[in-house]
Amino acid sequence: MAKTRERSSDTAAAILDIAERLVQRRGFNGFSYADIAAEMGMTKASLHYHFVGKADLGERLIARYTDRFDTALVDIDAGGGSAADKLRAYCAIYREVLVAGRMCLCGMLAADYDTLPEPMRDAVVTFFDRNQAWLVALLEGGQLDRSLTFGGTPAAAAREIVAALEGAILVSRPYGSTDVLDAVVDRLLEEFAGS
Amino acid sequence: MAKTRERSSDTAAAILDIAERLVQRRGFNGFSYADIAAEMGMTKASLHYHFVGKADLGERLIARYTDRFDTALVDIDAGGGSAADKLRAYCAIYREVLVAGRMCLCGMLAADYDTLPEPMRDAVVTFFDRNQAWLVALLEGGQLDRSLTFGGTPAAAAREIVAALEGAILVSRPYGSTDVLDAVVDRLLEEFAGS
DNA sequence: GTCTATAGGCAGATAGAC
DNA sequence: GTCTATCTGCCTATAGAC
Repeated sequence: MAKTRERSSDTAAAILDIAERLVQRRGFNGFSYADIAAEMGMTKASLHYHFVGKADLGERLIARYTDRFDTALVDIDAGGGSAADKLRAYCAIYREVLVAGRMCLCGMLAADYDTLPEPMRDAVVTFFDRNQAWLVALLEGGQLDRSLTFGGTPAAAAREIVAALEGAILVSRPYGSTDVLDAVVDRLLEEFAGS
Repeated sequence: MAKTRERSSDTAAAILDIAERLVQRRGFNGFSYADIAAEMGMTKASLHYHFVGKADLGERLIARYTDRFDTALVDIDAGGGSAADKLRAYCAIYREVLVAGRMCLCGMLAADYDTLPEPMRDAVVTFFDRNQAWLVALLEGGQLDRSLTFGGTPAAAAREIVAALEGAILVSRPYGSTDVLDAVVDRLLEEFAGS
């Protein structure tokens, strides 16, 4: 398909897809190279050709996830609509993650934080920083177009939104339903968008 | 000290204390019998005298944690004050957990949920059910004494509170500060208690 | 109750053939 | 790129002496 040499092979991408799902469902300490190898139909040894070690795999996992999330946020911005509409779209991303039976990758890694190698820890923090930065800009925009109202600083409100959504997914999964997340999203939208 | 035969030895309690801290910091798949044995100054084999296996240890861990939590909630009720005061006291419990550098035990186990043996899963759900039941009663009391106001059902509001607090702890830990939790608690109290 | 000794398995990782 | 073979270490768990 590509006539130039591939940058990061399809195989590596397929491995990341599997690892991503495993981490989001089982945590970073809840899966092994053997699990990935079995799903890929290759040996554990072959995985080391694509990723030096589990820590390396973890880093690249977070980097890709953060990039994709950033892209999704850019898409929301490009989609137009009010700041309130964009907040709704933001919440919908979390709902999709839950419906897929997963935690947010970095929400899960936040739980595993104490056991992660340093580079992965830094990457997790970067994810949340970017998330919050986007939300702060959104909230400031919402004050301008009068579609969002809230007390306190945009930064504090952004933290609240992330914490509420991450917590909603966390608590929802044992119940196997979206009830908790849906209730939390309704309340967030009511609080910020008045709807 | 006890003239009758002890029911669950001091040793077992000490093991549970260590295991509890390890699970709250590292997750159920992030520690081993070897970690506990090292801290206890005994061998791994000796641990099996007190707890048949790791799954058994996990069950009794959750059972004790749930009992203690229930006791704390009963103490809050016994302390008197308005429903708003009790909500403040409830939030303070989560803050203490975070200050200790820990996740809520069952919040952490909710992340590990997919990897847990069935009895542990059931116990985690029971914890959240009891938590929510207490909050529902609190919220209904708050409507009566007019110290708490909220839209929607008490059940939905209770879910929101638990999700917000669990998520706040989850997101706070990578930052090593209580800023996120404090912001979330302020907003919760503002929303429900109007202060 | 706690120990030593050990089983049996799985973890992440490496060397080197193809 | 993927394999076979292997390493070392850690995991949970058990048997049986003290």
